[in-house]
Amino acid sequence: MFSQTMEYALRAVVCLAQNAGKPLTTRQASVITHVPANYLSKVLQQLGRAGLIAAVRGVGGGYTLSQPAIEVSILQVINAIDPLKRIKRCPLGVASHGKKLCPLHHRLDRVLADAEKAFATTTIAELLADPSRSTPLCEAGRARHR
Amino acid sequence: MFSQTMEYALRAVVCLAQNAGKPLTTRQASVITHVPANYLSKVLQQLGRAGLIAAVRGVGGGYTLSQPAIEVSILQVINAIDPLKRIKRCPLGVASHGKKLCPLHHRLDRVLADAEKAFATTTIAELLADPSRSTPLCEAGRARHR
DNA sequence: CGATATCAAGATCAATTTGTCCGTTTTCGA
DNA sequence: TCGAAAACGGACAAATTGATCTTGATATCG
Repeated sequence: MFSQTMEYALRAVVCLAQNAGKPLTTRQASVITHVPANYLSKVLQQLGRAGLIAAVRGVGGGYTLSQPAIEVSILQVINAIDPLKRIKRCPLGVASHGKKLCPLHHRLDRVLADAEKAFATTTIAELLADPSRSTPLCEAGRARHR
Repeated sequence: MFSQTMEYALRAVVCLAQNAGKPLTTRQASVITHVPANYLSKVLQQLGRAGLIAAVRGVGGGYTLSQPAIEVSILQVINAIDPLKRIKRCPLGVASHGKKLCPLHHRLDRVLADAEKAFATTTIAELLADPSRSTPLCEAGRARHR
């Protein structure tokens, strides 16, 4: 239902949010998120072009979130990669309906609308802070202390 | 978010439900649903193997729903084609979490769960009966009287 | 400056999805 | 019994997505 690339993008953003401050290398992020490094590179580039993350080149470089995690919603990440496209008009050519979707597509779109809303109202910061669960990205235990 | 094939399958099932009683030819269904005939043929075969529709071969044959429309949910159609797969465990290899998903995947799965529920509780019959909208499959006006 | 680390971008490849074609089988009706 | 109408099935083509590789551009540090 959700694309692989989108799953990767979300992992990457969460991963960057966890390490706010210091930039993370593509390779480092790859290890943490279990995403193939070369492909992750492409995903990060997409996120960069969308303005969600910023790249720093050269030694000591890497990627960082370009906004604080509390200002980034899951939906923004999704839309940067693989925009959730609502059903705005009848998918069959017969555009004799104006705005009104037929019952089938109306219901499909309502599911999309609900998903969109859920994603729009969840920030990356919330994921990190959720006390009822363990750390995102499914690492071994709780957050590692250093 | 939903696959093309699934969209086609739903159109096809709705279309068969509208013509309950007489079997519909692949070609007839193709015209009504605006789905490429040859591809629709494959989709109908899948639905047939899943037991949702029944085929009658030979002259005067075609496809019919194998159950009354009120007993068929959207979810059944979806699952016959492209099963909505919930996130049951951490998609990263690190299976150190038992049941508990990390916050990210927990939220993704909740969206899936909501969608699943919405689909499970909507029957094809409901789509045909919805009084607030026009006929499914977006034909010109209201239901054609004959 | 020069060596190294890092992102950027293009080409390429593999897998999946979508779509087409065509021959075979089944069934009906004349 | 024959021919047409229909589903069935396999093979193939095209498009999209997922993934890899190579090369170039750019920044940092000594």
